[in-house]
Parts: sequence; structure tokens; C-alpha cells
Amino acid sequence: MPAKRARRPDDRPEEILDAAIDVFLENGFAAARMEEIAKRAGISKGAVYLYFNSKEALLEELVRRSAGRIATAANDFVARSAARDPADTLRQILRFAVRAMLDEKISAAPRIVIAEAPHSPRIAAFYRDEVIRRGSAALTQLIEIGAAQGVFRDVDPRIVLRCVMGPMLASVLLHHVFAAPDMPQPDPETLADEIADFILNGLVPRPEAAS
Amino acid sequence: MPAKRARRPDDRPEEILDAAIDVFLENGFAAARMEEIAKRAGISKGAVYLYFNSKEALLEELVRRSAGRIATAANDFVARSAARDPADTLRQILRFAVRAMLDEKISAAPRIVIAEAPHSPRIAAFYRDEVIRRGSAALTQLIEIGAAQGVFRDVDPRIVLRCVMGPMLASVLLHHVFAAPDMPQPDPETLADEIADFILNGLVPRPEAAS
Amino acid sequence: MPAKRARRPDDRPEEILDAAIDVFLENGFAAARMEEIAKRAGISKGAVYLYFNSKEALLEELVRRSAGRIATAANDFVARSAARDPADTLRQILRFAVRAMLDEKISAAPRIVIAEAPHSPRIAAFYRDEVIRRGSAALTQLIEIGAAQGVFRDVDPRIVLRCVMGPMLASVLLHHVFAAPDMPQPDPETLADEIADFILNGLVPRPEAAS
Amino acid sequence: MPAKRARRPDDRPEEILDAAIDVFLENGFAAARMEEIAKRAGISKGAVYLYFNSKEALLEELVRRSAGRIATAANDFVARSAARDPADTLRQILRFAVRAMLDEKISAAPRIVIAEAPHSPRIAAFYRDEVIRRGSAALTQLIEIGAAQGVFRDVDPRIVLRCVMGPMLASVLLHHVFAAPDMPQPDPETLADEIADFILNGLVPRPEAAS
DNA sequence: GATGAATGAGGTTTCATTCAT
DNA sequence: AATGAATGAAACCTCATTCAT
Repeated sequence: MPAKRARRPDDRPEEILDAAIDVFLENGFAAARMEEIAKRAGISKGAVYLYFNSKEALLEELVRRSAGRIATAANDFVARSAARDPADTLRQILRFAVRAMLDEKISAAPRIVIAEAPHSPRIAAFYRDEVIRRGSAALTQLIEIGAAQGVFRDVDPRIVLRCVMGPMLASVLLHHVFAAPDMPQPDPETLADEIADFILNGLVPRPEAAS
Repeated sequence: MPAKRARRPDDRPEEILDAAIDVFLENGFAAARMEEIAKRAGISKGAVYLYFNSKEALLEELVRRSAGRIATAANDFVARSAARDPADTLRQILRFAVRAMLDEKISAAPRIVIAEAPHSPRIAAFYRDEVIRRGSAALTQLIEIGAAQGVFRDVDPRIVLRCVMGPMLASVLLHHVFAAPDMPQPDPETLADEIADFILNGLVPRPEAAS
Repeated sequence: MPAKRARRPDDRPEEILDAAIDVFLENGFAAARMEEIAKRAGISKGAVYLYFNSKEALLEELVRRSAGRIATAANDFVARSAARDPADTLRQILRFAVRAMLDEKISAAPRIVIAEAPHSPRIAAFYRDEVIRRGSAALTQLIEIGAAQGVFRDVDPRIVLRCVMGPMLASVLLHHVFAAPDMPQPDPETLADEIADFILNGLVPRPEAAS
Repeated sequence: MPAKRARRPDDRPEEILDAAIDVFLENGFAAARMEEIAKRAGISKGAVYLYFNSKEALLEELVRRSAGRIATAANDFVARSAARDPADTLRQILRFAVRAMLDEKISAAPRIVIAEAPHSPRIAAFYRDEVIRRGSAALTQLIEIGAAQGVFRDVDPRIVLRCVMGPMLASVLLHHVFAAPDMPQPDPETLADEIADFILNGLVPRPEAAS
């Protein structure tokens, strides 16, 4: 019956979402308890509901806020420098993306999505439209530009999408989920560069056509 | 005497696991109900506990059964033909793996693991040891053989692991989770071959060293 | 200076009670939300508590204000004209009461009491003392006067109470709770007169005593 | 985690409904706690849900079981003896109904309905169709028969409905809700007879038309 | 006086697990 | 071996009430 806490700071929602990220990551969506989220945000259980209508709404807002950061960045990179140097553009995108994905906070949303999307059609659809589709568009455009310049092989962009997204995904999992002391992680910068090298190497035209 | 189609008691565990895959996939581990699993296995709720001690045990056994398949196959491929033709060995491994991963039933366990491992250390550890580590070992060995023969570049095997695992992961997600009618999937065979091409292309030495 | 239509601070309680009637009627006491009451009264949630200590207090005041209107009127009618014409007095009382009960606003309190009294002893006791007892007294007196004049049979007043209150209650429920399009309501005036006829008919002495 | 209690007796549902009646009566529907119902039924909270899907379902089944007992009886009485002796048929109906209504257990459902129907359209509709409409039909038929025989006045059946239902309603409330030690109840048999007398008196034709 | 953010007890409902039969 | 009734902990969400502003 009492009401102890001070007035609503404007960044309450932010704080709640931050707390939610942690709890979702630690327990998964279904096992995450609203009370735990509230406690970490420094407020009461009920107060969470002043800002978000349900646990599901919390998750959706979480995804909404983080989604597309990388896709947006990729589009920016392409718009800015793809015409000048497609290969370097890809390298920059990869550096940006790998670095982002290795940051606990930034990779949190994709990881949660991977976990929840299979049985949450709304989340899946939202992520597909906001992230996958836009990222795919950026990549497709980049490939086309590079191919037109003769810098890239003429590969199906869907393959490229899988070969670019994939290593980042794998890195996220190996760093955050399946890490083991005896399997040391490459450091992020090196990882980004080497993945970029690998992919670019796979993308450049072979001088003499294979057999 | 009526030959009532024998009690097939030995297939019980298998049937339960099959049912569990379906239910886990549809609802996620936390939301999966034991009663639903039992119903689909055609037995009673209590009977499940005659074969598996808990819901968690069910998941672990599931992982155990499907997990090593691909890693085992990879090791077999390497042992059998890596010395003779490393590139073709990798191509075969990729074909096998991509095909497997695009099969709903086979990719189910990895997908569930990706969803559950973040908050189920036992699952994570088991998967890491049974799948990641063994797959990594096969790949590392393959790279070493190929590098020694001059067929592959001398790349950090951890990068290769990420670049090989990754596209498959991405494919699984794009096929099973983020599929959309207007984003048609490449057909599995083509996909496997093109990913293999891409990775092999990234793995072969460049004729003239890049400046 | 703009004459903002004065702050009408004195009408506040009235406005709140009016809003409360609506909300209690629509949702029942337990499901009524203070915030909804506040909103309809055009003030904030907290402001309600400046006038009423609790939801229960709101209900009690509501009953207090409306209760006894009819009982008071009945007593007035009796005092004024029972000696002159008992039958007509009863007819007037019934007309007044039926008309009142068919008015949404006036019947609201009794309906709420009927709903809440069974599990709210204070409400029940209050209503019993303020309404039932006083109405009963008026009726008893009226019967006695009428019986002394030979205009009414000598009936147990408790029976009369039930036979007078009852049809009004039934009318309220049939009009406000169990109304159906295919069960058209008699119009209020007719209803009042016919009920009065019926009851008076039941109250007059039979010319020849029934065997 | 344990499971202590014995096998399901066939009358579990009955026991639960009995417990529910008590709790609903004491607290009203909204304030009734499932745990309390379970405790009184001698089972666990969860077990209630093996038999009823929700608290609302419990209420509906309660109403369903009790509803129409009286309406059914009324129809039976009319079918059996209305043609022979309409007045006595009405007297028998009233005796049956009053007796029933004064029984705590039997009047429970109507009282709950009166309390909940105003904000529970399904309950209201169900009760209207199962009880009001059928009771009304019985009464209408009875009046018509009686009027044809010249035993009853030709009164609007809707008035009769209100004048017959009403006194019973009033009796229920006065006996169960607004009872007070200093307002002694007429005993049920007498009450039934006197109400019947009163109503019949109101229903018989006046020998000479009132001026 | 007035506001509305905040609290937190409390209730319904679900479901993994047990065990009498 | 198999059943399925029963348990009870747990968790989401609501809302009357308070109080800092």
C-alpha cells in the first residue's frame, strides 16, 4: 500500500529494457520473471506495467529498438562508399558487424530472437522485415555494384547473405554460448579482419577460371 | 492370440523423442507440455517418466542422438578421403551438412539447442563437447592436411570453423525461422554446392599474393 | 479573468458519486476500478481519495444518499392521506415507487445493494435499517388504517410488504437485467397502475367470505 | 510435487459445486477465491481445474444445474392440473416455489445470479432463457386457462409474472440478506399459503365492478 | 487542492511430477 | 508396464491506495 520511490525519470523505459535484456539472456524469455526484471531496473513489479503492457511487449520493444542497427549501418556503408571501393565497403561492414555482434549488449537481441522467433511469429516476422530483408538488400546492392566493376564474382546474393551473416552468427554463439576456456576466442578485431579476408577471398574472381 | 500388432516396447523411447522434437519445435522448450508430448507418442503422461526422468533429460537425449551425427560424419569424411583430396572432402562434408540441416527433423535439435543453451549450461556444455569440439577437430585436421598439400591457404582454423558452421546456421534460420514467400529459398543441392564453392574459393591460395 | 466556469468544488462529491453509480452498475462493485470512476468524474485517481476514504466508503455513501427516498416518500404519503383514502394512498405509493425503480439512476442503488449486500454486512444492515424497516413501517401503518376502515382485509403486514416490494423488485430486474427484445416491457405508467390494481384487488375484502 | 489424495470419486464435481455455492454466497463471485473453494471441497487448488476450466465456468455450471428446477416444476404443475383447477394449480406452484426459495441451497443460485447477472451478460442471458422465459410461459398458459374458465381476471400476464415472481424474490432477500432478529420471518408454509392467497385474491374477478 | 507514478499484496491459472491403482 | 488424478509451486498481471511534487 505504500509508495516509496521518487518521480519517474524519463529514462525508465530504457532502464527496464536494459534489465530485461539481462534477464532474458540469462533465463530465456519464458523463464524470465517480471519481478526479476523489475528488481534489476530498481522499481517494483507493478511499475513495469506502467511502461509495457506485457512481457511479450517488452520483448518486442527490445527487438524493435535494437533491430536494424546493423542493417542500417550496412545500408549506410553501401550508400557512402560502395561505388568507390566495393571490397573495402564489405570489409568495413564486416568489421562493424563483427564488433557489434561480439558486444554482449548488442548481440543480445539477435540471440533472443533466434531463441524466441521459432515460436513467436510476430517476432520472427518483425525481425525478418526489419533486419534480414534490409540487410539482404544492402548486400545485394553491394554485390551488384562490385560485380559490375568486375571486383566481385557474380554470385547469387542469397548465397552471399548466408556466407556473410553466417560467420557472424557462428561467432556470436561461439563467444557467448559455447565458449570454453580451452577454446580461446580470436580477438574481435582480428576476427573481423580475417572473416572479411575469407569472404572477400571467396568473392573475388579467380584469375583463371577453375577447370 | 489376436496378434494385436505387438506392443513394440523397444521403440518407445524413439517415439517419445520424435514427439518431443515436434513439440519443442512448435513451442520452445519451456512452453512444451509433457502431456502433449505423451499424447503425440500415443502414451500417457506418466509413461514418459518411465523412460525419461524429466523434461530436461528428454532434451539432453535428443541432443545426444542428433548432435554427433554431423560431427561424426565430418570426422569420417576426413579420415576416409582428406589425404587424397582435401577440397573434395570439404565439399562432401558441406553437402552432407547442408542437406542435413535443411531437413526439419535433423536441424531440430541444433535449433532447440541454440534456443536453450544460453540458459542451460548443461546443454551448452554437452553440445560444445559433442558437436562443436569434434566438428572443430575434423575441420582443423582437414585444413592442416590441405595446407600441407598447398591446396588450402594457411588460415586460422577457428576462422574456418566460423565460416563453415556459419553459412549452415544462417541457412537453417532463413529456411525454418525467417522464411517468407517473397524470399524464395535456393534449393538444398544448389545451396550446398554454392556454399562449398564459396568457402573453397575463400580457402584456396590466391595465385599472386595480394599486394 | 476569463471566467473559466468556476471550479465548482462543492459539486465534486456529487459528480464522483454519479460516476461511481455508472461504474458500479456496469461492472459490479468488486470489478469497478477507481481510475474509471475518477476518469468519468473528470478528475484524477488520487483526487477521489480527497473526498472518499475508500471504494467501500464510496458505495456506502451512494446507498446512504439514495436509500430511503422511496421509504421517506411512502411515509409522507401515509401521513398525508392514509386516513382519508387508504387505497388511493397505496396506489400513489406504488406509482411513485414503480416510476422511481424504472429510472436507471434511482434503481441503481437498490440493484447494487442486492448484488453486494449478501457479502457486505454493513451495507446489508444499513439498507435494512434505512429502507426496509422504514418502508415496512409505512406499509404496516397504512394497512392498519385501511383495515380499521374496513377497506383492506386484515392481512399480515409482512405478507403485504413482500407482495408490494416484490413486484417492484421483479420489475427492476426484468427491465434492467433480464430484458430481451422479444419480451417487451409494459410502459412504466401502465405497469404502476396495473400492479397497484393487482395488489389492491388482493387487499380488498372479498364481499362474501370465502368458505 | 507429491500427490497424496485418493482416487477421484465420481461425485467430485458435485462436491466442488457445493463448495462453490458456499463461497460465492459468502463473498460474491469476484471476491471468491478458488483456493477456498478447493479447500472446502477437500481437494487442491489445481484439482478444481481438472473439472472446471475457470471460475466463470464454475458459476455457469452452478446456474445451469439449479436453473429451471422451479420453472420446470411450474410447467409440470400447469400441464398436470391447470385444466382441472387453475387456482389450486397456482397455489401449488407458489407453495413449491416459496418453499424452494427459502431453502438456502436452492435459493443460492438465483441470489448469485441476481448479484452477477447485471455485469455478466452470459449469465443473464442464460437465466433469462432457462428460467424467466419458461416460468413466464407456464404462468401465461395458466392465466389463459383460468381466464377462459372465468376463474381468473383477464390480467396482462406480464403483470402476473411480476406479481408472482416478486413476492418470492422479496422473501428470499428478506430471509437471507436483510434478516434481522427483531423482524421475525413468517414460517415458510404460512408464507407460501398467504402469498398464494394474496395473489389469488388479486386474480379472481371482482363480483361487482369497482366503481 | 490536484496529480499520477509507484507500490505490492493477491488471485487465477498452468503444468512438471508423483503415485495409488 | 501403464494410467491419469492429484498436487502445489510459481508467475503474470491488476488495482486500491499512497505520497512526492
